Amino acid sequence: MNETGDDDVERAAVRRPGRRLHGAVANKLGIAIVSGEYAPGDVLSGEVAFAEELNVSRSAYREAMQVLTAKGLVESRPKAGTRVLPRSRWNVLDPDVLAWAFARTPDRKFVRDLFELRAVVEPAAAGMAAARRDRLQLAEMREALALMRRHSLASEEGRAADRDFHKAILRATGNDAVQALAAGIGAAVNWTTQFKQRARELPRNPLPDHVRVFDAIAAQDVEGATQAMRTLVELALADTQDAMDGE
Amino acid sequence: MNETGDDDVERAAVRRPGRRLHGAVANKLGIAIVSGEYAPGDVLSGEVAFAEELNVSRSAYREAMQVLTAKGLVESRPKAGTRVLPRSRWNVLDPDVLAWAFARTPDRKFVRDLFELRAVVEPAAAGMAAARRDRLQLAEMREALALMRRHSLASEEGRAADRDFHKAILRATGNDAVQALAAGIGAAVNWTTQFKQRARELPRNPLPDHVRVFDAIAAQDVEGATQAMRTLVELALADTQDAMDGE
DNA sequence: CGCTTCGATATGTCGGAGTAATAGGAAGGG
DNA sequence: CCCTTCCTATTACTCCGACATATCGAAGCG
Repeated sequence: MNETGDDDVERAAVRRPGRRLHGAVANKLGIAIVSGEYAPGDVLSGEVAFAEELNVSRSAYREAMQVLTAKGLVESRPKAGTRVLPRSRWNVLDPDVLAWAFARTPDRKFVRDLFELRAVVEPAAAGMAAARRDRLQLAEMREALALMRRHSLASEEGRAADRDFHKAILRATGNDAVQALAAGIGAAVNWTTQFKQRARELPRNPLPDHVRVFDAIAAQDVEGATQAMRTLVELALADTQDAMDGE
Repeated sequence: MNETGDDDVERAAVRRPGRRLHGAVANKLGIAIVSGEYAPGDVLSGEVAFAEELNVSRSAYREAMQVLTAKGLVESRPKAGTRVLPRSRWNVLDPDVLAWAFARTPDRKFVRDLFELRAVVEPAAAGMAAARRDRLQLAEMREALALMRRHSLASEEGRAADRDFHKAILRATGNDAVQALAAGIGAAVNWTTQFKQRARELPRNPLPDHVRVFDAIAAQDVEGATQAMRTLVELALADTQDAMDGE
């Protein structure tokens, strides 16, 4: 099989220890598709050819394609080959698809879209959380807030704490459908600070906004939590908008 | 391989002409998992055993599992086997998962959750649509409305028109993230009329509500569209709530 | 000129062999 | 008695080569 020793090198680049091979292929192709390397309507090379090109067996390649098909990125038919579907068919809220979208520099239009969704969902979610949260969920939010205070938003720990805070609020809604948006909102939250960080050094401390949301949820103040979250998201949107336009 | 002729019968039940075999297996197992036949934490039989039980090859079985894995329903690891993940890991907004959830009588809590999300998203979406819709999208809404008027909501055509109306509004937002919620909202919309139909015969004609939403969007009245959609969803929620409680 | 038939081609399905990773227990040390 | 380390058996993962099936395009017929 091995014509040269280079095969092993190429293979090591694709496969990381612990990761499944088909998963690695799915990641690679998923990122390539989402980032526009293959345009919607494009037909991929045949199974045998493409699998050979990637130095994987046809089985591994096919399993990777099933993953992409399951997420609405591609569609395969006998004789016709495998073609990339239009964006409207993609499950853009799927956690993996989101990860692929943000693996390289994401599309600005899509970041805006995600923010708009966030602006719609999160205030309402904060209101639900204020009404239904239990002690444990409140403690999770407090813990995340403490971590945000300790680490800067410049560090990965700080951003993780920020995401955890928002995720804890979504959990506290007790609504499975809303919680399914956690990945999408988390991506938006993360990218906000990423953008702001890039533009200037902490243009405004976002912590007070978070504290106001937390206090309202702790006090079971539905309207207050909704309002506090609304202003938080609006300010974040404004900052991100500036940072994106400024670049 | 065939011990008895019954194998072919069982196989015909699983595989329908035109459908891929692994897709059929994914559907079957997906429905079984989502409807609670396998509880979270349960370990599925081994590859060889389960594939044999379903009368499919390991390849087809494995490709089906990749689909379920991609949608967050299961997780496979060597030695540990394949186990069903907790509900919180499921991509409940994935179109296929939603279809599986509604294939049998869906969980009432989940229907409520979906409605709550709908109540949050759709009014805002109607507002965006009012601001951004173009002539073509408006025509789609008008067409769907006409079909709703012609066919009763008791017929499948009528319900399809209802779904199309709401889908057209989501499309008119021009927001990809919002449009990704179309499957979830469509399922909620469909199940509403389904429930209402079951309870009594058309307790209230929902058409005027839809017309008010359409008129506001046509007039580019953002606030009016938001309000009209809010009342539409609230009334639908009340009706569905009654129907679910009454059963 | 339009419809039907037929063949080439790529995906879909199959079964088996061999590899790699890990859970879970056994053995050893604290 | 509990904790840590190692080992092994089990299981999923990967690869291979063959065959089945569906689809598109072209040739042939009406």
